[in-house]
Amino acid sequence: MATNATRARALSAREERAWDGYRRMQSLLSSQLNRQLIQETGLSHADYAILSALLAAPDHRLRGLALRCEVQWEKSRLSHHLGRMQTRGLVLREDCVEDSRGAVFRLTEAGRAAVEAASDDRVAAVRTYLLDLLTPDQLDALSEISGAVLARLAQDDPHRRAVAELARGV
Amino acid sequence: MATNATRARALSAREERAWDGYRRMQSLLSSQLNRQLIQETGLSHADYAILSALLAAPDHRLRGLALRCEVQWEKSRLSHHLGRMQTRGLVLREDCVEDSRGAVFRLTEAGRAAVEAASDDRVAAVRTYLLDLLTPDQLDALSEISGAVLARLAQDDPHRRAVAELARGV
DNA sequence: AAGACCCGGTTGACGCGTCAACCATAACGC
DNA sequence: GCGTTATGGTTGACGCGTCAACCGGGTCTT
Repeated sequence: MATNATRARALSAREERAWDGYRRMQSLLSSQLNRQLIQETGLSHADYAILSALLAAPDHRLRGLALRCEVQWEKSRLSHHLGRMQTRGLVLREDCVEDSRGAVFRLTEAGRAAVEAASDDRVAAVRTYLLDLLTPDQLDALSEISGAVLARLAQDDPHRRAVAELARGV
Repeated sequence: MATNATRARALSAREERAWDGYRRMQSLLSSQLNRQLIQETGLSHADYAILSALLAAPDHRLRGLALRCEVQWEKSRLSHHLGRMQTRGLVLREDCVEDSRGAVFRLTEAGRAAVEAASDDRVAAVRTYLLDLLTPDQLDALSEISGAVLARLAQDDPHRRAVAELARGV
C-alpha cells in the first residue's frame, strides 16, 4: 500500500471548491435530514427505506432478496435491521413457500401507518433543505452529475449496473 | 408527531429525478470512497479527517475544541474516536497548559506517515469517482448547489453559520 | 471568597453496519 | 440418488456514532 507509481494530479481551485462543497453538504445534509426524520416520526432513514420499499410492493410483502436489491444493503445488515424492526412491530417475518430457505417480510399495520405518516415530513424536509433551494437548471445539473457518477460506479460493480441503467432510463 | 397541518407539495418529475439521483449517488459514492480508502491505506474517512486536520495545524497539534470545529463532530464522538486512534498509535493526547480542563492532540510520527501516504490515494479516488467525470460547468454547478444548501443549513444552526460563510468566501 | 453557572472533555449504554463464519436448503453434475 | 457447490438468510464479534449523564476546572456575580 501507498506505493502507487503515479502521483495523482493535485486539485485545481475549481475542483477543490467543488469537492469541499460537496463533502460538507453531504455530511451536514444527511445528518440534518436523518435527525429531523427521527425526531418527527421516530423512523430512521434506514427504517424509512425499508418501509417504503415494502409499502410500494404488492400486498406489502417482499422476499428478503428483493428487498435487498431495492435498498442495496449487505444481507447481514438487512437481516439485523429487519430483526430490530420486527421487535419494534413495524414488520413481520414469514416463511417462504417457493423456497424454504427464503424469508418474506410483510408490513404490519403499525408499519404502514408509520411510513405513511412519515412520508409527508420526509418530502417537506427534502424540499426545505434541498429541492426548494435550487433553480430548475440546478436540479437538472444535479441529476446529470449523479447520473455520471452512478454510471462510473456501475462500471466497477456489475451488480450495480442494472440499477444505474434503470436510473438513467436506458 | 405526524400532525402537521400543511401537506407538502408532491415532487415534480424533475425534482424526483434530482432527489433520487442525489440520494443514490451520495450513498454509493461515500461507501465506495470509504471502502477504498480503508482497503488501500488502513484509514477510515473519519481517521483521515482527523489526521489531515492535525497535519495542517502548526506543530501538528490541536486543541480538542479546535479539532471539533474543524471536523464538525459531536464532542463525544471526537473523544471516542481519538481514544481509539491513540491506542492505534496515530495520535497522542497531552494536557493543555492554558486551560487545565482542556486537551491537546498531537500527530505521532506514525500518524503523519499514514496521512501522507493516504492523501494521494484519496485524491486519486475522488478524481476517479467524481471530479474527472464532470465538466467545468458541472463542477461549478456543484459548488453553487452546495453553497445554497450549506447556507440554508447555517440559517438553522447559528453555530454553523461562520463555517458556511467562510466556505462561500463572504 | 462563596456559590452559581458554564464549558471542555470523558464515560457508559445502546443501536447500527460490517466482516467472517455459519446453517439449511436448492441446484447441479455424475 | 449422492456428493458437491451455490445461495438465502442468520449469527456473533467488533468498531463506530449518539445520547445523556457526569467530572472537574473556569468564570461570573455578589
